[in-house]
Amino acid sequence: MAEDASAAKVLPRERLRAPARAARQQSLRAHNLALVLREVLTAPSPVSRADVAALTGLTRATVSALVEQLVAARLVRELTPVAGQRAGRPAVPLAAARGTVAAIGAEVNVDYLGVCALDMAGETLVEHVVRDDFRQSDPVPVLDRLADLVADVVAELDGRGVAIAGSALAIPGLVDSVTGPLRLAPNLGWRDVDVLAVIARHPVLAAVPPRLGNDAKLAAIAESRARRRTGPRSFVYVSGEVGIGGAIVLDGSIFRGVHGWSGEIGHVAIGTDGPRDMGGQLESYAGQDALMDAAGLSRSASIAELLRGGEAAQRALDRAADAIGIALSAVLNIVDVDRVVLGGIYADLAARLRPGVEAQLRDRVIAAPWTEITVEAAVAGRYPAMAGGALSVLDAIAEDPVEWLGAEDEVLVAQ
Amino acid sequence: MAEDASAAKVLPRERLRAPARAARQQSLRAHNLALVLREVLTAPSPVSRADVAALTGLTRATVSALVEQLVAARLVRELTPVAGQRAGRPAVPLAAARGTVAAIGAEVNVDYLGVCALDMAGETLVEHVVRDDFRQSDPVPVLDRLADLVADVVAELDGRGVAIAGSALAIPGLVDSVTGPLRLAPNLGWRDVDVLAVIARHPVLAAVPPRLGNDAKLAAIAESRARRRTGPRSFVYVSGEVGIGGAIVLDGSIFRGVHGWSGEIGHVAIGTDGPRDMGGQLESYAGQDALMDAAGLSRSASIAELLRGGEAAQRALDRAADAIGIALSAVLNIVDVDRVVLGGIYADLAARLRPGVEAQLRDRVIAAPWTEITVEAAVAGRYPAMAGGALSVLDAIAEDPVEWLGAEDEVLVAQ
DNA sequence: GGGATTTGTTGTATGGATGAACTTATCGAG
DNA sequence: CTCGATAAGTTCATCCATACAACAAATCCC
Repeated sequence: MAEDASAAKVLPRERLRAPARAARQQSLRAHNLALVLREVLTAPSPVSRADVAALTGLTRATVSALVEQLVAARLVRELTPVAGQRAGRPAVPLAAARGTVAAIGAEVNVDYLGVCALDMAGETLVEHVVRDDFRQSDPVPVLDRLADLVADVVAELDGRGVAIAGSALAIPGLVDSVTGPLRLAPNLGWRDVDVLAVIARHPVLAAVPPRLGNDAKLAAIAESRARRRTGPRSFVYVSGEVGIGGAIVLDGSIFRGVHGWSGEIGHVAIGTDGPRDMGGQLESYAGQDALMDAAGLSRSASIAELLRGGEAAQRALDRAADAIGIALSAVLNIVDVDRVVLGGIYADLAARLRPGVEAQLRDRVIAAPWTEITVEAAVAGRYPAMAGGALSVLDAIAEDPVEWLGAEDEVLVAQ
Repeated sequence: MAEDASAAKVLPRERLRAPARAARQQSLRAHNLALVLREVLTAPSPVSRADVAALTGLTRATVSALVEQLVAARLVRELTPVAGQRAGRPAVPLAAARGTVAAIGAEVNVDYLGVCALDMAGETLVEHVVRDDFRQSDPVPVLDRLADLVADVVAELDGRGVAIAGSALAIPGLVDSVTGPLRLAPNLGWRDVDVLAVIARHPVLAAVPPRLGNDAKLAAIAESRARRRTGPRSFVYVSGEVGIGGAIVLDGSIFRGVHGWSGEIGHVAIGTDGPRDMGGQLESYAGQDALMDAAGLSRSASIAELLRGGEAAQRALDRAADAIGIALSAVLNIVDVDRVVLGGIYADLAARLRPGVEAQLRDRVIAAPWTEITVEAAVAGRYPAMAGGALSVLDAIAEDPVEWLGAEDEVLVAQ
């Protein structure tokens, strides 16, 4: 057997769980292991075993035993104990491991293809982006190009001895989270594409089958992580691109809905006056192309050009702000959140759009008098969907580290 | 100490749980106890211990131990074993206990006050309803009348030896599930009323402090239970009354949102053309009063009169169906469910409204081509909000029977 | 240098689930 | 009517993960 300790390892596919699940003793362990791991990962600064014990209510003895497993699994690392300012034995700080286990996030967007890899600490290990125009494209060659990019990243991680926890692929459209295939990505011109089947033709990727995800939802995961320490963890994320996507984040996790098609805010009706087929929806007022058209600019014009545009541009921006506010008022009335995060091109337009959006929300949200509604620009990085995809894989490990431990053990036994 | 074994017993108020909770061995027990109880309660017909073991994956030994506790707590009862058609020792059928433990559901509505009591089996033990007009009423005397009704029900249950698990109060308005007070009930004319404080003045009720709830959400709980066996457990519930309420049910449980103000579908914007303050929202097209006004009928006219009304009535109904469909299309696009249940007056109008609603949904819901969207009339009883309130209390016991066991033990020890 | 203090570890005890053996109660064949 | 087969429910020894308590290690401060 080859001594290839750096071979890519993959989490077993989500096993379908029985309708009712008995809790056995090992469920306890799984729960507490996840608890300790989350505590270490989300702590604002390195924590000791004793800290974790105090935070969770577990005993130090138990925490020690659990931490040992997490360190062995290379999910957590021990830093060198630094003699503190207090009396007593100095604590051993624990933190997320770096460069040991990583997840791959990939993205097909209208303007670019991209792949990145993030480790447990959330650090970007690799990032490749290729710009091109994929409007009305043929899925197969596009996915082939993406697969090549992913293969490069896999090779690089393997070379560095990084275990691959899994991968995710963000697509700007409706992804069926139950049965798998991509249903509709209007701006790519894709419809009913079995993305996984196309990708599986590449041997390297068959070993790392990605979980598909909607780009806005994955971007919202990245945004949620970026805001992890700054206040409330529930918000609506609006992603302005050519299309308008959205996601609802509740207490840090994405609300998916029955099929995984929630948050389609771009298709919320704004006016009943306009033509119904394509007009009348938010996207026809505030989508990137619609906005440029209404401003009398080229569709390839920049946000900066739009902002300093003339009267038509300003009128288009005002109309867009109103439309976004009206659509968001429906969201806020229906799902009861009070924070809005503007992402995509809206992040750069946030200062310009905010007053109009807020006015509509104050006017139309029934709960407005009793809660402060905030509208902010996104703070996650440049490619939030890619990063969010990788983070979603890492989150899955944090949710159920036992599964990952099992997967690693299998590999170790086989060697 | 008095020998009053039938004294009303109340669950301790929801204790605020620590941000991170360690799982100890007794968490295992709590989980499995709840699991077994749910299995017994939701089974379509009585099940044996062996059945439960097979369904849950627990051993028969464990199930026996857990069932013993549930029987002792009077949550589950053993039926007489009936010699089956198979070989082997006949099974002891287990079912929800009847008439032993009950929850009280109360309701203040525009047209009536009501109180009911339901036992673990979901059977109605008592139901009192008083009809009156409470539009623009003074909260204190209304709540006093309600308190008297509740006191009657408590006395009756005590007399029958029924333990009271708790109570819920449904109100047609925004109830703050975090801090407590009623924020706004527009059609009652109530605003920022500390309902619990008013109720606590009545000694009998201070012992059974109700959990407040929005009427549509609680009605949706009753609807969800009524549909427990018929297919998918996720839907949007729309409650048409003078105001229009709504609730989102996901896999059998209510989606509450950040404050508990989700589902306010009545305030979703339909058209941007109309005046913005009160017009333009669903309620101004399809609320009961709006509907009667538009039909040229008296506001106290019946649904039957509306249905057989003339051209104006038919036009009003068509407009209402369109408006409901447009508002629901926003809900379906945002939260991704595919079933709509029409409750309140819409249940009686469902046959008339359905085509218009469905047409709008087919047109406006982006996911429509890939999932069948259904619109149905509600099937829960006449006072779903009251019943749903009681059910929500019973559900809480089913979620965490240990808490109820603890509460009962305290009473038993004290005696 | 010694006491105080805090961290992490090493036992032993405990609660809850498992699994196998056992008892109880029925059906069906001879 | 008796006996074997079959299934339900119970009893008991075992296992496992955590709690609890005692202990060792490493620092601060007087």
